[in-house]
Amino acid sequence: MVNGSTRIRILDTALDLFGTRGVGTVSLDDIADAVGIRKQTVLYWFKSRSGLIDAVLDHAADELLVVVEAAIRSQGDEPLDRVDAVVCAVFRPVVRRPALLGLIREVTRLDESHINHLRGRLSAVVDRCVSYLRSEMEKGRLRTCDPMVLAGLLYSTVSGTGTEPIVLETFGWEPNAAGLRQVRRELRSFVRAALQPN
Amino acid sequence: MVNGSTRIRILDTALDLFGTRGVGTVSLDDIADAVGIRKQTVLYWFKSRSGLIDAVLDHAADELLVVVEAAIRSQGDEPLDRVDAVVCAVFRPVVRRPALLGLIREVTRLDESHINHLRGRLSAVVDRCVSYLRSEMEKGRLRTCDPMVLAGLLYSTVSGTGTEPIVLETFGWEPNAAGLRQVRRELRSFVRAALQPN
DNA sequence: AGATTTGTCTACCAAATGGTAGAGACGTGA
DNA sequence: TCACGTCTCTACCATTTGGTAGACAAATCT
Repeated sequence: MVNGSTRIRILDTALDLFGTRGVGTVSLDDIADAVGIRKQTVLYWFKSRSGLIDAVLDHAADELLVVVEAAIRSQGDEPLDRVDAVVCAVFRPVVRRPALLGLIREVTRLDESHINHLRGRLSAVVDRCVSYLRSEMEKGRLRTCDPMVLAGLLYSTVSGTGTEPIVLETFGWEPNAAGLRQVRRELRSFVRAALQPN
Repeated sequence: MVNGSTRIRILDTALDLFGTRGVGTVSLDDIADAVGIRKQTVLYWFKSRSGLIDAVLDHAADELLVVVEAAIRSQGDEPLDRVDAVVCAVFRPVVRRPALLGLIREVTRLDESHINHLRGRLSAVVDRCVSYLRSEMEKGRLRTCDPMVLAGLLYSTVSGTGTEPIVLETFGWEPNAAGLRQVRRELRSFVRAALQPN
């Protein structure tokens, strides 16, 4: 592969389309049109639609992992601050690249093979998060509960908030920069309150 | 409409398929096959795919509204208990009819016309929830924050938890009856902690 | 009984889908 | 110069899609 730029443009475009419109409703033609090439060029770089999906999931996982890893390693001993940093980190793509979390959330709609593919890429961070939560609970610095389920709840809250602006609009919210900042602020104090040791 | 049973069987089946696999990836043939009829019979009862989608959204909204309205009217003056009742109510379909919340969540993937259709059906309850949260905050019986965004956060947490068992599995959770009870328990105390007045 | 309405079907159709085969343009190394 | 690998394209193809037209049977009405 000498010229990788086409490949990457396809990945980026597919990520955006898959993430915003749903994997199942985006055709190879849609992607090719958006990139400005023919469908056959897409099939040259990725041997099938299914292969493209896996590649896009990898692409998304890469992008997400970088952000999260950095936040996990952020300084500060207090667990509430640390969780806060991760929440902010995961929330950032909501503004900069809304499709990213949207794609991760698509996982429920994919078939087993793609699910496992993505799981393999994310399981390490996930395990790390869960055991971190557990250890802080044991030290009494977080509200005690099941750390596994808590991690899931946190994920649902953050990703749901980020991927469903349309729902927020139904609640009367205004979709602009100020609105997003407000949501992030509320999200952070919501999570903080939910984690406060009792 | 003399014979309504076919119509209703189509609606029920379509709700399940749309909710679990995503609206965009389910064809009229899929639905017809699942019901045990031909696609043309589906098109006899619903004049187009788009019409069927709206009807299914109505069907889902009906089912959800009944549950939520009942919970809202539940006795008990303490707002934390009241919110708790609604959370439980919304969580019930997660067990009994997983597709229901899955379909509501699909709203982000639909086009404007269907979104507005569903919004029209749900806006009344939504408004009621928001103003209830606001009034209880003013009385100092809930943590003070933006009630609109809070309602959105609660929705995201509950619906995300309910619709993404696959994600929970990634976190190490076991998908069985005991697991679901545990998730509900954690979800309730999570929400309770997040709402506690400070 | 005869006419009409109701409900499901078979037979199509045009468009879109994922995918194959292979032509041709382009640069690179021998 | 010539062979070769790289990259994008045109030309197809079989299947599936949402949708139309109308046949046919059963129930209902007059």
